[in-house]
Amino acid sequence: MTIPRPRRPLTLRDVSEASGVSEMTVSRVLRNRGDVSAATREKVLTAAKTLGYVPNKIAGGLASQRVNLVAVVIPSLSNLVFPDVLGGVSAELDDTGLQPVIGVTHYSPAREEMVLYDMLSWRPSGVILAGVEHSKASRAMLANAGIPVVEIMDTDGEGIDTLVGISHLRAGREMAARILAAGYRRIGFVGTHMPEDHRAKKRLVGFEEGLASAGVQLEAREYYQGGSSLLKGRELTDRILARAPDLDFLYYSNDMIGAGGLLYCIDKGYDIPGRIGLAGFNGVDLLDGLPVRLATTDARRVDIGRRAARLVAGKDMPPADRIVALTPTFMPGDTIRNAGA
Amino acid sequence: MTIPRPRRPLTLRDVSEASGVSEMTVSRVLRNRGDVSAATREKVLTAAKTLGYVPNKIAGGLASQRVNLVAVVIPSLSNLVFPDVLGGVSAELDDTGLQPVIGVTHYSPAREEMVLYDMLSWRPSGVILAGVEHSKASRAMLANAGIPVVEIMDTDGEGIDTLVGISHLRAGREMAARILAAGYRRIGFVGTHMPEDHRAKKRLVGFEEGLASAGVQLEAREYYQGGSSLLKGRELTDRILARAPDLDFLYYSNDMIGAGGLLYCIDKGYDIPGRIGLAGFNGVDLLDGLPVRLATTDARRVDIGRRAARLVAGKDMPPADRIVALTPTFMPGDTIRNAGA
DNA sequence: ATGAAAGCGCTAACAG
DNA sequence: CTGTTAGCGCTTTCAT
Repeated sequence: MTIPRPRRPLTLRDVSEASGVSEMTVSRVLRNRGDVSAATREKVLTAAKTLGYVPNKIAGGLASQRVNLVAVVIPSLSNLVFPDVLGGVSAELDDTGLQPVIGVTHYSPAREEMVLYDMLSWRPSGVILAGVEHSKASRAMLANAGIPVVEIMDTDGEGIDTLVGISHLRAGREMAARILAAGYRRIGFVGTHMPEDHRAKKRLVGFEEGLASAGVQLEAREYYQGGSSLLKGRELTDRILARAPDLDFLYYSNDMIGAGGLLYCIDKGYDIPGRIGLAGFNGVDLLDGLPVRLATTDARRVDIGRRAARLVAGKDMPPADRIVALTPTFMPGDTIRNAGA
Repeated sequence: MTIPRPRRPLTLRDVSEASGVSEMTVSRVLRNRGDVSAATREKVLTAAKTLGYVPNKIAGGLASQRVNLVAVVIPSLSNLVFPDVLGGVSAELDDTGLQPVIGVTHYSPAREEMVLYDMLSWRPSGVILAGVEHSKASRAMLANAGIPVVEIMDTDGEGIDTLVGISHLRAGREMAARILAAGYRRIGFVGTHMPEDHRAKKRLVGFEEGLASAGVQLEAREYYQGGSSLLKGRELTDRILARAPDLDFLYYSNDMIGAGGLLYCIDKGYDIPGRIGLAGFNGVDLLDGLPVRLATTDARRVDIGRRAARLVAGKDMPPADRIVALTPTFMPGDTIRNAGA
């Protein structure tokens, strides 16, 4: 015995007819809104399930002027960093009825603008997006959207609405201090070529400030383009050490290339952290399994995701200054001399 | 001179009034549909931009009964594997006007059901979802949705509509053949505890079949729960070798734990691939930077994403048998004896 | 506790 | 090339 099923998507009306209850009441049951007698509730639920009815949120959203979507706009998914942020976001959104929708910009402001336009056209309940640098058009769109906008990862800059993140200037500065305290003086930097990686740039600026305050200057830099990988970390390390063999420290703009550099130095038989010290940035899981623990800074990714989500969901109120500044945490590892001390 | 802006979201009507053009024509301009004179087009575009109008896709979708969304449902984002698949999907969707929307199930059928229900309620143009094992309710929803459904990653099983993937049975079988051909006989397996990781289970089944056909049996297995990491790879390797010290080969259910195992064996000073051989699965980038190249099988992740997207977008027609079976490709690496030969 | 009517903002379909 | 008229499938609001 099969239920005759039209090839047209089912509507509330179909459930209404199948159950002998008005569309309105069916709607109430399906949304758990208002009082409905147990009996009719039962009838409706059965009918809906038997038919295989799936509500139409397009129509619902239009009628109610509310959409349970949160736009989450990030530069990349292959970065290891952003899946962690998303984890924090989902975890915190899970019990709110809100659903994250992910957009990826590939670090391009033009793409960011397109992605935002597209997402805002779905009238989401809030926006979480990475970074504080956005095109004028993007800023205008967001400011006019009339919904909570949380910019994440970075607190160095002007926010549109609320900021949740860490100061990358500070992270760079503090790493410089640690390295200097450990006695390193001939220091190199390996990082992305930075037209659009603003946070990496800020770390470098902070890092150089930190060095400068002790009268130290970077001896060498090595930049790369495209995604990060262990292999690139190796190649870049090979290159920078070929150019400047007497470096005694390498600061990497992220853990992935840092790990590659670490493996390279181990292969070469360098004494770490004696002959050369190393540090990365982010605090990713990957570092746990390497032969030597790379020093790094925990960028508080999951917390950032959580706090941002809480703000968008209305679980937290934004602070008066509209900035939630988390503390980037130094993780000593074994690649900086007496860093534990 | 500022434009007075209402605190209410702008509508087509606002643009219509500002430009002195009918709503309908405004709509045409904004969607590049139908013929509109250059002059009016210009007027409309200017008005829309000045006001900062963002179309309402909720209303548009309801009116047109078409939504440019493709639901992409995957088990996890932190798996390294799925971002690659998504890359293939986006790349191929980019010029179609279709937009992927990502849902994550955490390997739970119940969550998958919820995610699907939620996504289908947005009436997407198509669905791409990982795996062929789904709850009865999920299958019913998908079958009734009246849209293309592409199940990806795996071709061993019954599809709802179209399948794009590789045979994990075959991947396991072929790896067994390679290992046996290289002369290994005392073989162990390290993998996820598999209530829901069906593909890993199929690889294991295929692997054991392959071994059995040469009269060889697995000597030891070591299972783990939760996400994969280098550290877990190390721990599991330590454990399995403690239990079965005379193993001469370890087959890992993925590259991440395989890489952890590899680093462990290097640390211990084992002769690889002489004393012990190793192999993983997936063919992730990460392997490129390790001290020794881990043998693995390329799971064709990006291709799978691309082909699935092409089907959903209507760029490709589904084959008569509704199965697009890609070839899992053995990548020799340096962790199997004379594997290159 | 349930129902009827109106309309959310847009686009299909048809005029002109 | 441009405008008019009806809805799309729900939920809001107001009755009962």
